[in-house]
Amino acid sequence: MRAGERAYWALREDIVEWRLPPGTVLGEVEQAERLGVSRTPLREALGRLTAEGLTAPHSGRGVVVAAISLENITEIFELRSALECQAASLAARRGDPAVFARLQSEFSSAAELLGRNDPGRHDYYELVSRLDSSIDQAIGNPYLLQALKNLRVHLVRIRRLAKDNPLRLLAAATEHANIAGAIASGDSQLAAAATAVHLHQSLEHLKSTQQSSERTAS
Amino acid sequence: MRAGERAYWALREDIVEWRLPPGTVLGEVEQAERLGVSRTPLREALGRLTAEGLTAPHSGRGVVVAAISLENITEIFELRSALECQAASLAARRGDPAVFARLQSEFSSAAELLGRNDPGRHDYYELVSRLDSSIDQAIGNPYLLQALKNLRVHLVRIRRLAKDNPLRLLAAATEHANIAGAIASGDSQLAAAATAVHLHQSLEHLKSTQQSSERTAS
DNA sequence: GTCAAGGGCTATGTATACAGAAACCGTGAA
DNA sequence: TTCACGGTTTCTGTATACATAGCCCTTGAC
Repeated sequence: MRAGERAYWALREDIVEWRLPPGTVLGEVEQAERLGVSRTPLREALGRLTAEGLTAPHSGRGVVVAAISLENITEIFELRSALECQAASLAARRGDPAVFARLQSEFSSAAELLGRNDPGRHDYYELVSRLDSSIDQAIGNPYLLQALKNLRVHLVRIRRLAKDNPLRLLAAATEHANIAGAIASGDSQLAAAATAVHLHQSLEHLKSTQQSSERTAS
Repeated sequence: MRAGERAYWALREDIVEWRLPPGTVLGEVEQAERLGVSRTPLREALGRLTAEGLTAPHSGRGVVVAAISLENITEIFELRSALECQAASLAARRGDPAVFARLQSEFSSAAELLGRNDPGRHDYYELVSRLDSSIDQAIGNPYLLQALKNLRVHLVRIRRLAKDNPLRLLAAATEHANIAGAIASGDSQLAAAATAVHLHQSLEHLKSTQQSSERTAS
């Protein structure tokens, strides 16, 4: 792989996994040495990260890891619902019903999946990401797709802050099944509505965990 | 200004203004010499342009100016309506009513503006861009704002393909007045609806001019 | 003791040199 | 005539050297 590519993915991982917490100053020489590349490809990597909003210029000199916290959730979800409702709506019109009918049934039996002894919920999250990919394929709109990809970086970053509890995951599975079902039936309005419901519930859950962790901290 | 910055804006202008038509291969050495910078800042510029979708990697070697045509309009508008309806909706909730009430009245008297002898419709487009800016300020959501900015690059690029006729501009002014009015009244649903109407009409008009130019070409 | 000014230092921005890879062209054979 | 193979050439990717600009620390004066 190209050095610039390696540096980009390494830094991106480090930021998303919170090994480089928000506010960390990323010196070019320092990071270049750490990642074993020269400054040129490292600068390319920093440029891409800054374009994505993972890093931000630091008062004229250098870049810092962009701040993000649960306080940004509401703003992120305002963008997210706009994009994902549209995506679901388009998928309902253009997607292959069979694909989404199958996903619906898989989500309907997700209780069994969540019952397994799987601390990382690996199987479940894999199913969610299959739904996302299927929608991506179905919409067939490179502009919308790019906007979704840009958004997801930030979603992954805050996901690590959210402690998901089993009850919420079970409810989310039902919501996902509804979304898949709506798309399978070709009902674009319903697909958008089901997505809006799911995102609303997710946001409410996230905000409640935020409040409880604030109470714990104080 | 920094050399990389200059190269970026110069190339961006050249692409948006169709001086570098889609498919043009951008050799690093060639462009660096043309713009009077060295390859390092030029590569930074190309990287940013590629991230924005104005250029695209060219089968492993070099980058080309990204293809775009009226055929992409529908896809772009699918993203645009998602973002701008949400933006209008949020602006209705958070914007300063006085600002948008004033814009509404300005749009209501835009017939006079369009009657002037102004081939470029400069005053009118300035008014439209003031509405955009006001919405941008009102939404106060950096994530949504960034997505809108990314989108607008492509809109500017296809605007040069669209021949706007006086009748359409007059109708559009009314639609803009409706949007501003809905935001001023704080009605988020109505603001989204008015935006949806405006975008639908704009797209229909664009598609009809596309068809007529195809007939002319054949 | 505090603030301001100046010098040094470090980090960034840019240019350039070098290595490696991919495309192109020419030549040869089928 | 066409296809394949090899050499050449040009372009990209990377490293590094150099210049410049901003920051920090020190020193001096008030």
